[in-house]
Amino acid sequence: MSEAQEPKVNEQMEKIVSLCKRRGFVFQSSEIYGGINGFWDYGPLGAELKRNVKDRWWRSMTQQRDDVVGLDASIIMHPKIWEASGHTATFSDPMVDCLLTKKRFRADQIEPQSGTIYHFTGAKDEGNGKASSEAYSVLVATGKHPEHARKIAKQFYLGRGLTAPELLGERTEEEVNSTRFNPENGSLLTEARPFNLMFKTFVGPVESADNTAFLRPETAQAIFAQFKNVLDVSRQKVPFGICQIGKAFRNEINPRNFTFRSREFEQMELEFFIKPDEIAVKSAPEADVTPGQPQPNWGWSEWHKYWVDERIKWYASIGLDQDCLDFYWQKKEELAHYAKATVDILYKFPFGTQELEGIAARGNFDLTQHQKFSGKSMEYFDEEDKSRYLPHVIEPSAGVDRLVLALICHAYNEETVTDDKGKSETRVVMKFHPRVAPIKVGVFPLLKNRPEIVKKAMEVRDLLRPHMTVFYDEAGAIGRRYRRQDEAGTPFGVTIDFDTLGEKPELLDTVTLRDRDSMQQTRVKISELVPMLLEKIR
RNA sequence: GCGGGUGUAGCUUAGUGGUAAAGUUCCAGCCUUCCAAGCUGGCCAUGUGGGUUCGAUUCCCAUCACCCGCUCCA
Repeated sequence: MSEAQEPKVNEQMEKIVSLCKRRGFVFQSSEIYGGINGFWDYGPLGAELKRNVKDRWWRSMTQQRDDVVGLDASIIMHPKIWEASGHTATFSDPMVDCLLTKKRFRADQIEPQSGTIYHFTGAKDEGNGKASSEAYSVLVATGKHPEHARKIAKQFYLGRGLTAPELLGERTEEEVNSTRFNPENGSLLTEARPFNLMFKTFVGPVESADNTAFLRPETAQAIFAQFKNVLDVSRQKVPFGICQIGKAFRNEINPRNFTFRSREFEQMELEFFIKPDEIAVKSAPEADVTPGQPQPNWGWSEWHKYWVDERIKWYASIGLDQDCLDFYWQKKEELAHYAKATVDILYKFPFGTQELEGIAARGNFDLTQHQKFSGKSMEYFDEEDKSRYLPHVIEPSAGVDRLVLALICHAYNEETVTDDKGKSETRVVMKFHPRVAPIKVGVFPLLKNRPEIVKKAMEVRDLLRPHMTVFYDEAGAIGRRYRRQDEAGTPFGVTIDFDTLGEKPELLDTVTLRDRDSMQQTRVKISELVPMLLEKIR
């Protein structure tokens, strides 16, 4: 991104945030109390949009498949779950800051150093008479020049408001394998402070270490924990999947980019359990390969590719084509310890290309861990292959809120329209795919002071309402009503006029159907409206 | 968490140590035969808490939120 483009990028997001508030897509949480950092609410239109996204995901993931079933687990679970998953350990890393540069490090990742520590008790300033009694130390690695310590210390006191610091109380000390100093410049670090990325709470009215619990930082673990129960009741055979939509919570250090990184967010996750490669590959019958169709004996690599492909198709089905997405195959060294491969699906947001979904091949790490920590067998008995094993897993995991934000950014369009008199103005239009649009159709009587037209318009509204979200509006000029729906992203507008009532007999019981994107109008029979619109929103 | 910036109506902006202004949106009414028309009327604001002051939206301090950069990011 070039510097010249940056203001435009900010401007674009500001316009989007402003529209979100103006039209009721997204509000700041607790706004009347000044807001709360990292939390957002969905207004009327946002709630519909988000619901549509989740409904479509749920339908495509489980309702339209034989091999995936759903789960809706509790947010607070037994704390051992997070010990087994590794979150307790890795979500509470102690962090340290460099006192000079303010750079932050994970305390356990500081490389131990040996050398001479130079301690100072403070500094005074000959120029302006100021002084600092703050103690400070610098570690000079073995073999380095001692003057380096004084240089760093002077910089430190310069940062404390002194202009020409004279160092006080210098003394030295030999040190071996210390992790209290910044390896890059030798500066003293702050004391290690724990960073708890999991929200903590207490189960029951008494606060104690015994009843500490956590709000889940991801939905996936519930699926692994309930793997056996689901298997027992669903009559599924490996390969099969369990999917779930639900809230997760992370106490992010620094929420940013509108709703993109929030502390409370919703995930849509599938854990798809497959045979370990050694079983799948050995039993694969040669002739049983139908291109494009999932095969029970695929190895993890084929299943992983399959799910990447399925997910890309799904994004296209709600209006996010490949040209607005980016794909990133994580490199070996970037992979989480449990993952064999991960593909990120990214969207080109105005503030940068950012992840919407990760599709990970997780091996059998999670089931292994839960088997170990719970003492309960997580093994699956495969009748067909006559073997007992821990299934491996492919995990497509998507963030609902970031996807909704992507849809909003993608939909936002400004167009210059010119009217009959040659006057041009800007039209803001949210071009949501009709499948996710919050409101599917606006119904308008051309004039509200003609009771026959109003009555007919209400009939049309009632005809459409059982099938889709309808917004009825009779206030103001018709053009104004169209534009209002443009900003809401309503793909269709239906207007009832004098011809509907039979002013031209051949047009009796017809209406104008206005297309949001092209602003073109077509004459349609009322009786044809429902099937015609359903075809576009289904 | 650090540094910088910004907080006045739903939105965009004005302004002042002494009654807070406008456009737009929104609501109501009239009018109106297809793309933000017109007329009339109406609602709505100084982020929060302290301090200075006779009096603070204005000055000072703190705090909160948002934006940018760093940091962090399963």
